[in-house]
Amino acid sequence: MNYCSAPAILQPYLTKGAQNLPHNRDKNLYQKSVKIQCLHVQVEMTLTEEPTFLPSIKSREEQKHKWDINDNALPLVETFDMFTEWPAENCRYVYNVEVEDARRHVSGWAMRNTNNHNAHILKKSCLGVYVCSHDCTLENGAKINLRPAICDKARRKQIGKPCPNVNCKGRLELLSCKGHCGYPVTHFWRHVHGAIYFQAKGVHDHPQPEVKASSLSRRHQKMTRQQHKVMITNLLNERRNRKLPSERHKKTVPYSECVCSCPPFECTCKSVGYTYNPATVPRRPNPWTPQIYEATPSPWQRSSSVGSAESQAAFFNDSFSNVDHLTCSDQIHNVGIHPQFNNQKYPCDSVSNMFPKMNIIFQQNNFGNTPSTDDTYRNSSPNLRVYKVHDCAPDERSVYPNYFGDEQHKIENSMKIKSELRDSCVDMDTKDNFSSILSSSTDDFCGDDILNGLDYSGSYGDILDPDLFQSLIPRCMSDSATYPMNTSPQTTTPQYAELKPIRSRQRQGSFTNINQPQFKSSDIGCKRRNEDPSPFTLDGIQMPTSFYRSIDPPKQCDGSQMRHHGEVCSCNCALKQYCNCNHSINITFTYK
DNA sequence: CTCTGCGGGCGTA
DNA sequence: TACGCCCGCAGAG
Ligand SMILES: [Zn+2]
Ligand SMILES: [Zn+2]
Repeated sequence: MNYCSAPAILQPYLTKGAQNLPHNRDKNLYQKSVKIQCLHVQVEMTLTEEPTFLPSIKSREEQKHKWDINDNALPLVETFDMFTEWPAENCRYVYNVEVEDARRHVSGWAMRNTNNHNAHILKKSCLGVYVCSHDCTLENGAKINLRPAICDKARRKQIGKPCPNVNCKGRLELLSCKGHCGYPVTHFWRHVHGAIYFQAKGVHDHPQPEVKASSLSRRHQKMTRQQHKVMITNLLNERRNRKLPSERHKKTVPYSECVCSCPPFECTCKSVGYTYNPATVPRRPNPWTPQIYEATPSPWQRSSSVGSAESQAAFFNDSFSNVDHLTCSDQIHNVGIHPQFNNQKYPCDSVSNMFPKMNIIFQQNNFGNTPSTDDTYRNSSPNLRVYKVHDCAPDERSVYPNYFGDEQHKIENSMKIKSELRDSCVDMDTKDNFSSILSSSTDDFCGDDILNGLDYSGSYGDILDPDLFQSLIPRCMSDSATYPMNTSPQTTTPQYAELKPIRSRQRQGSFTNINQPQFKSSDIGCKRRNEDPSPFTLDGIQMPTSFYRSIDPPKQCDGSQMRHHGEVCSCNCALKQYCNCNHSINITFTYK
């Protein structure tokens, strides 16, 4: 292998040599070698069934979020995650309580409250999206993807209303979410020891609904002000911990210590898992603590539920440290990799525009990222397709067999293929990995002209370039106008003249049985919704509505290997794609 | 009127 | 027992 031909970003790893890999045992695990053409670099990769590591890449990712939302004790995190408005995969995040969107349990997806009989864990399930029964296309090429009202009564009013496209005589149909083993994707929020733990289960199998108007208005006002605080705090911790590396260690707070007597999600005390003690917390002046709240309260703003900004800053400084560059990759992951719908502008484009070199890497490598066409899949080596990886928050407690070894999932059904490929996350993991590399050598692609444009770049002279890069991501997100183009951002709830009568109560989704084939649960053998699970779009842009309803459900899985409902099905079945099972293929570099 | 969260209750596996 | 989901209620905006 010609190291010299590798991009600069890979040089630190390629020239490092296999002998210097942190995990020597991986070097002996040669089962299958696959050549992957990445730019002009051929990287020998080894696929194994055993846990392996990418040097300094995967290990860092795996250190994040091994918890489950139901765990009795949730670990303290070193750094908070940037708020993710569109959590698309099974994922876990830990947000700062001062991130308003996190406090409000905001999601781009239309999530409604669901009673899980656990007052300490807020559970929400996805309502799907309203689409046109005629699958019409607006003049601008966009599809109808209206946001379901959260209120049941309001949502009922939406059903059957005429398509908002004046040229269409279709009606609105609720495309229900079945991305979690046939059930709606669920989000869990838990406020524990001064942080907000978020976990998503399932993968949405429908287009993104249009964003709430309130979100739009707030977004431009806020410009991720609060996330900047998280970032800055992390940067400060990074700076501090270069001087005090010995202070860092992870803590675990027992669940019993995390629960206060305050109402769930309305905590007004400061004793939730962490009590600010000025005697033990070295406080330093923090000139960069930004103003958290807007001068003019927006209708969405509520009083801060946990502590003051001051105590939070102290909490950060004491408990969190060491900027995790993976946060950067996470953002890339969230911004530009997940298939988008609705002809939405790819946030990735913004990132690419700002970082052309990164764009090249993302779009020209053959790792399958940003899957675009069926041909991409068909023409790729089968081995390439084996790169099934875990979701963005790997659960190490699960077993991940080789899903794509199943002959039944080959090309006969293009939509299945799409789903497989999309689910395979080949691109995501690989891109994450490369993102990590990128974030470690941002100077290779982040030119001075960009950095100089940052108004605070001069204020953080000792901040690493990756940090600066990370700081750009929220801007990309904010500037990229990810809103759907199909409807006006000023209105979200469609206004219609006539209402459809409220249907009688139905089991398992009152509004989801429109012309959909029914399957007995026993046919599938897994505890899943007896409706047609919809596959994912591959290119993530224009997926006709009918596609979401045309695929037979998997019938190989008995679901017996799923620990929890729809969580991880470890058998070798087609149900994985609906359970979003974690299929881990270990990838190690081979040096020749 | 809608959003949001809470919680009782029921059915299913 | 866990889960999904319906429903009504209440507070807030
Ligand atoms: Zn229409
Ligand atoms: Zn969904």
